Amino acid sequence: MSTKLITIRTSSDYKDFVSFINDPEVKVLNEEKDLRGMLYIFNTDDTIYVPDRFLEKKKSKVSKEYKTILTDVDRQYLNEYIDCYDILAFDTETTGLNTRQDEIIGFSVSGKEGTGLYFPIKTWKNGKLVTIESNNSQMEYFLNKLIDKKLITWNGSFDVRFVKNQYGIDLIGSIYIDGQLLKHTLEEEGVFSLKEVAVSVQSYIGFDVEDEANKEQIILKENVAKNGGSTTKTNYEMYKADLEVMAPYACSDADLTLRVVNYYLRKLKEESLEEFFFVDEVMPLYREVTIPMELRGVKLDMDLLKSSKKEIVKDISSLEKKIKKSLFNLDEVYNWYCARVEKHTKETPRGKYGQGVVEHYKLDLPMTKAGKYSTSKAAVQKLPNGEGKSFLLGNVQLDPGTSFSIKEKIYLKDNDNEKINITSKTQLKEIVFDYLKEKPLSKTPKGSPQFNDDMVDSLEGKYEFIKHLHNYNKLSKIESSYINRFLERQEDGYYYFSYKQHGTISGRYGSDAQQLPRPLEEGQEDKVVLKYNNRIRAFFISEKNRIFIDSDFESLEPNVFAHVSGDEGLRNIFRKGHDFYSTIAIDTEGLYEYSADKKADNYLGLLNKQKRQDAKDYSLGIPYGMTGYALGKTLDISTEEADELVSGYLDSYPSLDRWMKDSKRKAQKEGLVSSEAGRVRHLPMVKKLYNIYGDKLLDFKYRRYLLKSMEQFEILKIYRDYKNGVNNSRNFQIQSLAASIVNRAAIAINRVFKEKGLDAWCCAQVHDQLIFNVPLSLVDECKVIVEDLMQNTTKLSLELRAPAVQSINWRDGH
DNA sequence: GCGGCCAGCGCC
DNA sequence: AAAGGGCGCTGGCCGC
Repeated sequence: MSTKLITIRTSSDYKDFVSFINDPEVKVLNEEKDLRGMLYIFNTDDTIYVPDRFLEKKKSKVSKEYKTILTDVDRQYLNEYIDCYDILAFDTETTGLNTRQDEIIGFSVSGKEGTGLYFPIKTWKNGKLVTIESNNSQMEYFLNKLIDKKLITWNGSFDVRFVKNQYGIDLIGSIYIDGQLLKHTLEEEGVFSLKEVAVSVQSYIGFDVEDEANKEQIILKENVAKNGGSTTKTNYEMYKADLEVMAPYACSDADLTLRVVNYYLRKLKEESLEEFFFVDEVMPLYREVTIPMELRGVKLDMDLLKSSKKEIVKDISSLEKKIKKSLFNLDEVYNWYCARVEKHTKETPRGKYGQGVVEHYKLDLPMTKAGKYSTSKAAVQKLPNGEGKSFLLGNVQLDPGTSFSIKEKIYLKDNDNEKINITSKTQLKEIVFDYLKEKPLSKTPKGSPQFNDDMVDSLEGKYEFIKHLHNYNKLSKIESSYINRFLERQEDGYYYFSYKQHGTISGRYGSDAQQLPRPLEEGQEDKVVLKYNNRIRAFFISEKNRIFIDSDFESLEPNVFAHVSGDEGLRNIFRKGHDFYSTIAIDTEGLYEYSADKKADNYLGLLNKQKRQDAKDYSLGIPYGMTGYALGKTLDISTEEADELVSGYLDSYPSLDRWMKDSKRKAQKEGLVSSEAGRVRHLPMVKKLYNIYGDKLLDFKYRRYLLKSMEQFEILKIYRDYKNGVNNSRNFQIQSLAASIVNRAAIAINRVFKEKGLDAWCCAQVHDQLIFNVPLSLVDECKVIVEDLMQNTTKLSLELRAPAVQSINWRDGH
């Protein structure tokens, strides 16, 4: 069998493709859209990739009745329109993305495909935002009408938070379907912007979205630009568009939302995911947990934040001085610097260098309008004779010493007066690898030598400057990623974390609250690092008369893993209350002289910490597809030794091995796997590639054989797709169920708080940890609720533990 | 100046 | 032959 694979990129490729599929000899067996927006057409012998834009678009005439509401008659019409439909797509237009500081300028609704009404309350006119009084006075009336409707939104958290902040009107509970989340439930990968999703399904929803959206975008941009607005990605001042331009845009967003949602609702039914979406998780989580968390924000300890900033700046600058001093004690570094200066500026009479020459020789030349010295021939010729003049006339070269000092001035001016930027990996890499001739320990995926923590640490004993670089890097990270971020983005002492419910494939949140450094113990890092690292979580504090309840699942992922794998050996570790990683280490390596009982005298975690640590590195890695090679790298042992760990591990837990095989089998046969909570991971490529090549695609001898008919990179691509998909089929089941357990606990707890009328809510989620904001007076009652529902909302074959503790900040509860 | 990409590092 | 999964943020770099 010969296999041919072509990627179609150009129109001539496309012509080839058309003649290919029109060839009567070619049979198109399977035509299905891949998640990356490519169409794969498989023939027994041939595979062709076709970018989506070449697909034939179904063009049909679509009636569009879009209307701008401005008069009394219009408002009456809007009133009746809203009465007419129980389910309405709803979208707001605003002056920006900050739901607290920017303002709503109008909203649009659509109850029926092809129709849409825009209700403007403000519009851009003659260079300023003008209020449309007759509409503005009716805004609350119409928003209140929407409370009883079932709203369909696209990223509705944004719209309803705007409405809540600006009008105090609560539409959160009215969101019936969020299109983004619906799409995510059915297609967990890929794009999530309304336009892009609509384009991806345009052949089903009835009109050429791509074409229209592009035209619309151009008109809108031109209009905004005409009105003096910015249209860059980071500052898109859409509100500066004329009403005639804004209105159809707003209407079409609502219309499009409705169409896309209608399309995906059919898929939801086909895949039997309605319960999961509407009842068990997605929409309840959105309304009851996600949006309220994003709405309320968390109070910051501004005093601590400010004093930390002051202190850390000092510590960083003192480290910086030490590093630079010891760096320039090395001749190699000075050589590097000289070469860098030389390279920085070209010795031309014009431009920066020419200007430098004028300054160096203090030549008396007139200034140009732009504030530069005029180096025109005429002006230069009037100068008294000298080296500078000769150079500017192109007659001589300057001597190297003079040239260098001119270049150095320019270089320093361009580089904040610093010879080296020690936050630049590029510069440090040149010094360490090219001038100090150190060998890199590893390479990046792109193949360049890596200058990371490991590399820094490996040179610590050898160079004075490296000693401080480790701490410098740690402190820089803390300052820029945490202290500065919270200082710059705080609003009245509050920080608003974002929680993207469609942010990950597994159903975890995509959030900026998930990376806050964990407190470290004495000795794990230098004192100065520890000081700041352990302070970050304490920046978040409770309000007056309130307190946090903090509950963290104990080893949630290992517990879920033991449950899902179905291995009684793994499950029993937790049932016995033994230490998970110690048990794995003992079973895998046959370390029977130790115990996994934390209270035993021969507890492994106490007597042989390293073995336990090793198990931490592979106990979940191996089931997720880690091989001996990668494990060897991680543990710094040979591939052979690591291979033994892999087989020792799998031999110890036979059901685990079976579960891994079963998971792969399911992906191969059905092209998808599901978590026990019901979330689906679509893996069509696994099924497809399995049907074509079989599991032997994992065998390098077979892949070598494929070289006869395929290019190396093509084989690599399908191999990676397949291998990655197989790993996903296992990882997903665990990660996703863990996410559902946390999500559902949050829903359940918020519900009980509400039912009991307690003024308490879930204010943050950090992976396996939920943090609740509760009144001080109710802390004991709330603690019982939290702990109970954390542990019991989702029942597994083993008991989950999630002790609830109280704390006045996000750190000290642990 | 913007925006995309890379590398690096923080978390589970 | 290639060699564990899922994220977000920052700074540097580079092309436009």
